[in-house]
Amino acid sequence: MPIADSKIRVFTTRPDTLFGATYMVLSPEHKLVPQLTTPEQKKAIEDYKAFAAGKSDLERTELAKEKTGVFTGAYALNPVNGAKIPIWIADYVLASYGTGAIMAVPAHDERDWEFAQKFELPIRAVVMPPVEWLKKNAPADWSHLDPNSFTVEFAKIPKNFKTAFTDEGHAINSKNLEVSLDSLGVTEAKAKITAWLEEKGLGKKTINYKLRDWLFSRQRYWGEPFPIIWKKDAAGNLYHEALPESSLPLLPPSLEDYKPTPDGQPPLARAKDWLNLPDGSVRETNTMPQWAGSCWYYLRYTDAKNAGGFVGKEAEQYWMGSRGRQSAPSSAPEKNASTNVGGYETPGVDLYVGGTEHAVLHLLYARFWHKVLFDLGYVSTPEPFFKLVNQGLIQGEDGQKMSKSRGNVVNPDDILVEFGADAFRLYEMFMGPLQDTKPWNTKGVEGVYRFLGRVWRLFVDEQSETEFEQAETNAEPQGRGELLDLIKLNAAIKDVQPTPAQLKPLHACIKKVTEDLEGMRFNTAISAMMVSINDAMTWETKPASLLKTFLQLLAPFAPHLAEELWAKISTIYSQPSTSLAYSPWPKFDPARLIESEIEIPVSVNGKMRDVIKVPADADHATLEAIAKASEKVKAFTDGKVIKKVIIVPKKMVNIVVA
RNA sequence: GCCGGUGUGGCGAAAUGGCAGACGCACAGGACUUAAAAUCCUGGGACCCUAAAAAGUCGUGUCGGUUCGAGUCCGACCACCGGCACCA
Repeated sequence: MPIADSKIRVFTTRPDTLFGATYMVLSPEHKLVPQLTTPEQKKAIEDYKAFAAGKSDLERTELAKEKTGVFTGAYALNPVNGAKIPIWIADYVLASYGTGAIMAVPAHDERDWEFAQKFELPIRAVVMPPVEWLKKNAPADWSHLDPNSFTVEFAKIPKNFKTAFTDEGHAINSKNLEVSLDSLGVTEAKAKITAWLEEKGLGKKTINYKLRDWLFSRQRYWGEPFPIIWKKDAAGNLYHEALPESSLPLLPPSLEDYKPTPDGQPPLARAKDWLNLPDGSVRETNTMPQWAGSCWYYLRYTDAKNAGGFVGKEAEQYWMGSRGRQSAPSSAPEKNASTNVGGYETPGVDLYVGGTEHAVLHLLYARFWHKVLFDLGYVSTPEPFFKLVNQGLIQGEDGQKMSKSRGNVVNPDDILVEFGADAFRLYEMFMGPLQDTKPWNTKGVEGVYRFLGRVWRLFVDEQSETEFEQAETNAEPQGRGELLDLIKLNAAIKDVQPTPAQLKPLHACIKKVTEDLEGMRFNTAISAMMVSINDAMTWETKPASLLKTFLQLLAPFAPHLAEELWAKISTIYSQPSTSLAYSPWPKFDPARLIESEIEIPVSVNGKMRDVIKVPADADHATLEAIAKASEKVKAFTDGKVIKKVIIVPKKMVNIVVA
């Protein structure tokens, strides 16, 4: 029974359980495995390594519930008590995390517990659980025993209990001649054993950083080629080298065929001229995945034509925030202190909108790149994005996440062809709050499409539209665009002063849409516009100025239709109009929104009983008198003692009776 | 397992602690039409009573609390969705 004469380094967050380590596990890829394996175990170990290597990542994680592993035949010594413990390999230990080796404490780690139970390895208790845990996890047939005896049982034979105890408790069975952890809590025990190990030179306190392993290469054509070449040293070993800056940017070769080669090389290997360099070195043929570009395009966009670098200093400082957009007009509204970071207003990209499933990873890596560039001095701020909004996932019509395998994918192209970009865009905004997950419903698109149809009919003369449609059917395709001029403005639209009754709802709508846009409440902004349009349909005379304002509100939601109708309605005026896109956003006049008479609810004991019409500025006494005079209210108050009357002007009256 | 989110009509949803269900979908009835499509009008939470209504009762995942008053605030729980995950 050989005992390993080398040291095996392990990483743990629970050094306090070191006395409970009853075996060790190395990942199958660990480099000490070959030298540790005994001749008798060699075959089994090699078979297992092949088995583990053949598993995909998916199989190793999601599917691999059942623990597997093989004994190396070797033993290690536990530094705290000299115990001889077997060394196994198992794929539940990942080569890429920590040192790729663990000390297994089955009594206090669920994975180790499962493994120890399966392979009948010893289990040693070193942390005492609370009595409630012991009761809950004791074997069912112990119910007649005194729960106080469970403490003794757990300390002796923890394997009888149902599972590992992984929470905090006080240490037991944890002492040697020099150090004792017994009765200490987890935190104290960790500190004490760490100090002892460091003093003895047996271990070291450390911080372990983790960044998810990201496979940064693809065997596809579409992607940026790596500016890396491969060379051979004197012994014939391959090594790689970065291309000099003068050879950048490296462009992909043009290919006739974008498929991988018959012998399994990536597509770039087809471009022999590009691949092989005169000095005998060979280019890397993998390409970078889409992330590679999307992680920094926001920087490139600030200086897209710069041939000398990925972004110029001036442009970077202006757009990404180290200068704080000082050229902005001083009349710009002041932002409150919380939006002022490092002395700059909204530095970098003002707003990042993305769903969590995409943004969690993309945002993580884009920020990582940005921080690397910041540390290297190429960008001037440590963070690229000022504000994040996670928009909700759009599910399939069945309420499930869209996926090809479920067959519930909605293709945007089909929707665009049938309803147009405006309706598609409008529907996505109308579905519900931006941040919420919600199912797609094509019937809903029809709904907003009908709304846009009503907007259209509000503006155009239906007779002329019929003529247009007939002319279009007979016309040559290329001449159809000009026929649009056949469509005349609705005769009810006139260059007249709007009435106060028309202006009030309009200004309410401007207010609502303006505020909802600011808060990204697109769904309620759209419903406010629907209300306005439904109202305007009933007007006999439609003032042109008012309809123009409405188009300005609609433009961010349905830009194509709004711009088209803007041009059409401008024909009512003598001078030609400029594009709607350049017109200033309308302002609402609070004076237009003042009501003289309002309706407020009256309740008795908190239950609504009547609605009364009162002057908007009615005082407490007036409100109380009107409320008490209501016949419907009287039915509930007559013959009862009024204990209290609560009055909130402009809101409600509540009468409390005994 | 850890982190985050969401629960309101048949459906998507709305509602500074103050009239629950705006707006839209679906559905039903009607108008226009030879007919259909499109369009327009009307009606829809449940229960109870009624010829029909009015009035009344209940109702925002469950249980409890605060309040004159709770979808909204507080506490506990349940369910569903998303992200991450043998990370020692």
